Amino acid sequence: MEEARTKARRSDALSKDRIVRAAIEILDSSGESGLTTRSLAASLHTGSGAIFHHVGSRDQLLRTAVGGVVADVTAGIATETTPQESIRSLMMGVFDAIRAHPWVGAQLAREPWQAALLEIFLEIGSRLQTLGVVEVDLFDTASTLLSYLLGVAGQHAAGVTLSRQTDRKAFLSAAVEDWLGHREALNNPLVRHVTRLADHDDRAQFITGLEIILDGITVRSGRGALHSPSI
Amino acid sequence: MEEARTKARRSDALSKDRIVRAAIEILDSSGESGLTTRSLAASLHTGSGAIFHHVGSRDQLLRTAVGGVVADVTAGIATETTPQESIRSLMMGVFDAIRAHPWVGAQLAREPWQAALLEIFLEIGSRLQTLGVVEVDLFDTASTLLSYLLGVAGQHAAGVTLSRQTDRKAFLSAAVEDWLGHREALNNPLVRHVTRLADHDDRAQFITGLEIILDGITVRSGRGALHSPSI
DNA sequence: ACCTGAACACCGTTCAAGT
DNA sequence: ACCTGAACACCGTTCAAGT
Repeated sequence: MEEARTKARRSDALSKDRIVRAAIEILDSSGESGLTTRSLAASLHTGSGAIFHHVGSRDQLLRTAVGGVVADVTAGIATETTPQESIRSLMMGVFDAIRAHPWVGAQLAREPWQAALLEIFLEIGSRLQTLGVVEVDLFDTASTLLSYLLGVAGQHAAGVTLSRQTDRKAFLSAAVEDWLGHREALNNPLVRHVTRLADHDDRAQFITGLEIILDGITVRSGRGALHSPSI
Repeated sequence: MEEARTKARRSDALSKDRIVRAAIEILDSSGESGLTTRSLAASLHTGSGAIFHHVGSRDQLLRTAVGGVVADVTAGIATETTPQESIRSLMMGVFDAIRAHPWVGAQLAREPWQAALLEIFLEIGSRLQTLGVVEVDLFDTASTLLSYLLGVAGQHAAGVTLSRQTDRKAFLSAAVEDWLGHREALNNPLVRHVTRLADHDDRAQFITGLEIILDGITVRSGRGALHSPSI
């Protein structure tokens, strides 16, 4: 008779890791509102209480899931390139992760003090240092990049939520028309571009903003006067 | 006998406006989670169902409240100054409104397509135009500023939520120590500044970031090459 | 030790019933 | 027309009870 020390290790044994993976699957397919204790328990073929036995709360589960996704980004940092390229790849990495998992963007915008984000903050900061930003300005400069990233993250998450509910283009057109109703803004050339909100290239737009900020950083650090007003 | 055409106009008559004002009061004092149908009904001395008779849904109520706060900002735009000053006062106006009402920041980060924000977007865009930004770049440039604003907004809202729950400084110190645990980062000068997260000057930091972006915009528009990479 | 699922304390929203 | 508040369909979380 075989020695029975396998201890009934069923292939579907519950674990924190398995719960997190199942949660990410639901989040990707159904969004954050789709992840409920009950839907998660059902997908794992278990009782709702079992989840709390492995993860403390729904919030902690969400944090763990976000941390995992962001950790994958920081793990793949190429350190051999220039500081600018490092910052670009770091920022783009998080951006692309958010595109793949929009709920990550919403969560990061909501809880920016997450350990994963702190790591990105510090990585960016060290690159800025070798870029020539003086030490006193490091904090505010890195914060600027991170704020921009989080702003875009939240907007992207919102955009996905929006398109999940209604037709995105129709919604935004209606919003613009509503706005035009109580304003004389046909002479505003921006209005003609606003509909681009519906079908523009998110990624290219993100890069443009990133380049603007990087330009601002280099011109200010070169000038050596980060705190004086521009112009 | 007096003619009875006053139609029993009690001073505490319910109206959409009165509901929104009461909601703002609760949001300011107790945060977004403090605003429930029941708490709002109680503060108005009415039944929970009465609110839905006037405002449709909780989300719509929140949107209306945010719209009102932001509208106050756009209403006070000084148009006689330089474009840069206009943009600064616009950005600072929203920032200060968010400081006064942190829940506005959370809501704007969550639903950035709100009519109020679209107005700010267009106002900024027209200022950028007179600043010399070419028409094709207007959209992405205005978006950059708005993304930054929304990122800061979300972070500020999160920070307030955080300090409501636990001691902010202790929490962040613990987060940094936790991070230091699995990293050799004592040679990172940024770490020494990270604790500034706890008690730094939000407003000055926001301004610094704003100036960085404005510098980036001017240098790029002057160079006339907004889409080429920097350096 | 791990899992179950009924029960609890909420939540937004609805709606028959009142005035 | 406006308001009431019980009722409904959820939600996250707990916990006695099972294995």
